Amino acid sequence: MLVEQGYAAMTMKGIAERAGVGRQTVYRWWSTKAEILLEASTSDAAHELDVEPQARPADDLLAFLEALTAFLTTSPAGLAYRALLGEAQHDTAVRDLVRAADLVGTATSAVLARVRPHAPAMPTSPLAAAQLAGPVVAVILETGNPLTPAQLADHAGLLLGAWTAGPPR
Amino acid sequence: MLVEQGYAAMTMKGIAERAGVGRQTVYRWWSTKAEILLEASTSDAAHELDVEPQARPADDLLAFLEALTAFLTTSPAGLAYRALLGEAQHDTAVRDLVRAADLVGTATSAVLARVRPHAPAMPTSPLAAAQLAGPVVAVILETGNPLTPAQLADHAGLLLGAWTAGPPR
DNA sequence: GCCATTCCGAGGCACAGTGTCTTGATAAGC
DNA sequence: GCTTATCAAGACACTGTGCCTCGGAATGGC
Repeated sequence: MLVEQGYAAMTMKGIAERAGVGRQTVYRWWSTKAEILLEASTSDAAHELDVEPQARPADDLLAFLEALTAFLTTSPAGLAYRALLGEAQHDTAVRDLVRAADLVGTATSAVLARVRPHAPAMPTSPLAAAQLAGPVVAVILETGNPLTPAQLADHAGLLLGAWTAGPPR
Repeated sequence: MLVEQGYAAMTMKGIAERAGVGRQTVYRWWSTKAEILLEASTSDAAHELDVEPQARPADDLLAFLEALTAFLTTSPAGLAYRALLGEAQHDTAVRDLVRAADLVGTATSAVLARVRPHAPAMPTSPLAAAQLAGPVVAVILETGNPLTPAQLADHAGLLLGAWTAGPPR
C-alpha cells in the first residue's frame, strides 16, 4: 500500500480490509503503523544491504554505497525505511524502534569490519559508519535524489585514503 | 506548539485558536503545516548555522559541526527542520519545499567556501557538503543522539586532512 | 459426534483533525 | 454616515483512530 498509494493512504483500516481481517486483529499484533512497516521491511532491508564482499577494499566500500543508494531510492523496503525515519522525527516511540533495529548501521558496520584490516586509521565504529553512510543517507533524505555513482566512488576513495594514511600532521 | 506539545499536537485548528484568528485566515496565508514550519524556522535556522569564521580551517569546520549539532538537537528551529524533514519522507510536496529552502546545504556551502582555498583536494560542493554535514545529520535523524564533540573534531580533522593531502595513490 | 469455548471478521461508536462554507460583527473607504 | 470588505467564530461533511459489541465459525474436551 505504501508503494502503490503513498504513506497517507496507508491506513490501519485499509490494511485490515486488504488483509481480509478485522481491525482488532491488526491491533492485536501491531499497535502502530511504524511496527508494521518495520516488521514488513526489516528482512528485505538486511538482505538488500548485505553486499557480496569485494576483493579490493575500495570496491567493497563502493559496492555498499551503491547498494545503500539503491535501497533508499528504489526499493520498497527502503521506502518503508524512509517513512519510518520520517515518523521517527515526530514520535519518540518510533525513534526508539528505528534506533533499536538500526538497519543501516548494522549493514554499514559489517562492511567496515571487512575493510578495517586495510585501514589502520579508521575511527571507531559509530563515527566511521556515519562517515561512510551518513552523506548518502542525508542527501537522499534532504533532496530525494541520490549522489551520482561518480560521487559515490569519490567518496569511497577519499574515505579509504584518509583511513589508510592516517592524520597528515 | 511544536516545542511545547510535540508534532501531533500542532494542528491547524490549534494554530488558529492560539493566534486568535479564524481557520480560514490561516489557510489564506499557508496551505500546509509544512509551509508554516518552514517560514517559522527559516530565518532562525540560517542565523544559528551562520558561524563566525575561525582563523584555522580545522576550527572553522569544527565550529560549524558543533553549531549544526546544537541546531538539530536543541534549537526550536532545528526541531522544526527535523519535523519538516520527517514530513518530506511522506509527502513529495514537502520534499520539494525542503529541497528548495536547502537550509543546511546553504550554510554548509558557506563554510566550505572559506575552507576551500586551504583544501585543494576538496570535491565539488554537493559532495563535499554531504561529506561534512551528512554524518552529523544522518546520525541525529536515525538515533536522536548527536555525535560527541570528540567525534566531531575527529571528523573535521579527517576530512580536512583528506581534502588537503589529495588522493594517496 | 456433540457441545462449550475461544477466536475473529464485520461494523458501530465517540472522538479528533481537515478543509470549506456561512454568518455576523467590526473596520476601512468614500 | 453609509457602504463595502474583512475576518473571527463556528457549523459542516469527511476521514482516520482505537475501542467495543455481536454473531458465526473453528477448535478442543468429553
